[in-house]
Amino acid sequence: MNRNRVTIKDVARAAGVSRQTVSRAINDRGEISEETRDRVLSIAKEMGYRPSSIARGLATQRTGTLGLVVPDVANPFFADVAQGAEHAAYAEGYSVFLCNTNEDPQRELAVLQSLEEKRVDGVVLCSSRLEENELREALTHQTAVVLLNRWLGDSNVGTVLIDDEYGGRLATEHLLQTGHHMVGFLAGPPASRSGRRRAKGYRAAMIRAGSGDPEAWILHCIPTVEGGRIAARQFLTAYPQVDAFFCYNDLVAVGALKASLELGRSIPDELAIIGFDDIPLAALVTPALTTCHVPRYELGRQAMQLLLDRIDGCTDMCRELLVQPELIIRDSAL
Amino acid sequence: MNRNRVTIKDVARAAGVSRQTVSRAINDRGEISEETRDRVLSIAKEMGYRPSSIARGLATQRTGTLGLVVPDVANPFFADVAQGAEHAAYAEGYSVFLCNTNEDPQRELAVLQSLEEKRVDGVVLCSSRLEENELREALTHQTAVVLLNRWLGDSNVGTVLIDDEYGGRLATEHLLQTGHHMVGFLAGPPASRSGRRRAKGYRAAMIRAGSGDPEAWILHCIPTVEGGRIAARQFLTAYPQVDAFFCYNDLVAVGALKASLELGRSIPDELAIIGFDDIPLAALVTPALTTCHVPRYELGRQAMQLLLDRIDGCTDMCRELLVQPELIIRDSAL
DNA sequence: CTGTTAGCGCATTCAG
DNA sequence: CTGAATGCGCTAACAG
Repeated sequence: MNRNRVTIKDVARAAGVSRQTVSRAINDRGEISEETRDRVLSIAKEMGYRPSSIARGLATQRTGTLGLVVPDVANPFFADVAQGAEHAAYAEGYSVFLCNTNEDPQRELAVLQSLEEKRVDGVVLCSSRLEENELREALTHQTAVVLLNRWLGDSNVGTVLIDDEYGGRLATEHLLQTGHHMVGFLAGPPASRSGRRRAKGYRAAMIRAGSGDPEAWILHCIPTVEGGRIAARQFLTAYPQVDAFFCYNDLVAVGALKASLELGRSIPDELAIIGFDDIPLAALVTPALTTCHVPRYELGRQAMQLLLDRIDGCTDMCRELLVQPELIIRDSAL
Repeated sequence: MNRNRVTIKDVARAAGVSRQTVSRAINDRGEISEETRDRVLSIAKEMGYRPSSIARGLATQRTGTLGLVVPDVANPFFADVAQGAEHAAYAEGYSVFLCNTNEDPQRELAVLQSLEEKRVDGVVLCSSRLEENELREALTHQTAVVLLNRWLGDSNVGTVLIDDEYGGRLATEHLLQTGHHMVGFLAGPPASRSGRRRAKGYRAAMIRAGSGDPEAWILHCIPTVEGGRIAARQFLTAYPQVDAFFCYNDLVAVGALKASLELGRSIPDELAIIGFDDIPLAALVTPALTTCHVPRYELGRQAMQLLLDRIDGCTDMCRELLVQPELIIRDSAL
């Protein structure tokens, strides 16, 4: 392998035309007779000619490449996001650089700079760990940017967010409407923005249903199975009359499930439980978890689509997108 | 954002030196006084200069980019592989284009061609679906290639394979050594190369242990939970005396688990089961699955490392790598 | 419709 | 140690 690359010049010589004519043939933009185009094309094919996109990029100032920055592709959440983003990009003829940050802000900065040097036409940045002004600074030189799961004030960037508030409302209302009255919220870490947004939806639903003061029924916890177990146990002891839990995420919900069963509550009859995310585990536990499904592939697809729209000039209208979770009813809440 | 890019020329002018001197400063290759270098560098930084890797690529004929072709990033197997590959590449200063083929050979061809046009310095190709000669043809123009999970005769490509035969032997021997005599092999699809290699290891272990003719105890099946369930049920009916199953993969093993429990066999006491792959589900079922762990991250890392070695010229020695599975003992076989 | 001229931004000669 | 000329492979703008 690795013979000398055949260039546009070689093709031009072989076809007895100018380089420009070859260029016109491969880019197929009128301005050329059908006849010569076909002839040039067939010769090019025969010679195994592969137009160099880097030379083209240098000449046109557009590379046809995009950056996708995620904390960790091995995390199923971002793997699905990446999948959606990649599909959307590929459909428009773009290729994407996949970059892991490993949650490291320094590396995120490095990756962003490398993407700049590669002259990508745009970047989708997932869950940035950078501080507000650092992030703003890092993005100023970027051509086009869409932020996923992160909000940045005024900056002229696109944004795609999960509609956590809607999800919180959806789950809570469902519990309320299926005959539950005292719905506790196992809220995850206080620092979590999405947790706070979910709490907002929870509150709205509770107040609207007139179910008393919801504040007392919000209990923060570590967002793991064990954290959920501990919190639920605590909650059930403090308020034995609780008849439903809305949980920060599926891990917490599985923990709550465990605790409830340990304390002899039957699910979903005596106690209903709803999670958030719809991770694979949710369908596998017994009873299977009712949860708010977050459409991850869709999230990636929409973010990339938004980026492409913005690259194509529509930077004003297309600014912000909210992707809505969907309630998946399984066995832990009917 | 998106002001006019500052070029090497701008920096040169601002620093009152030639472009060449700037080039020497940023590439830091002796030939320049420490003083001017530092001065140029600081000016460059101040101006927010980002050397264009595409211009550099055009000049040097090396792009510092690599291709990673996988069927599907959302599949946890390839997500882990991608993670390993990306880390290895990043550690050497390379960036990687992530390409999904969706198991579609046509798209695989398209992706490979696009990578050529991008002048990547090399490609790691996972689980190619292309036919032998098509694949060979598609790779002839590629600069450097490592095949993962696919073998291609003479072609001058690197190869990383899972040592399936070793895994088959490992699992079978473990069953034999822990007091089981009649080990059935739920073999997956006859067309699977890895299945055939695992069967080879199984046979070797069985014959060496003098456990009768193993051929009759190899039963092919669809590689799903349901496929495993059906096959195991069939096997248990035909040979009630079977006391262990080695399974093509974890899905089949979970199916076998189900069937065995349905037929009233206690696991692992009356019947031991070993799977292959160590997918996340394996640890979650009850009883938890004993299985051959395939080091996916490591697979990706090694493949990328091999590619980098080959790019750096070592195309003779570094040719082929076998990555070994590891037995993870959980509850379905002790 | 086709060819010519002139860069894109950088690195690689070679002189000084 | 520094600078000037040249080319990487392609496209844009203009002529013909």
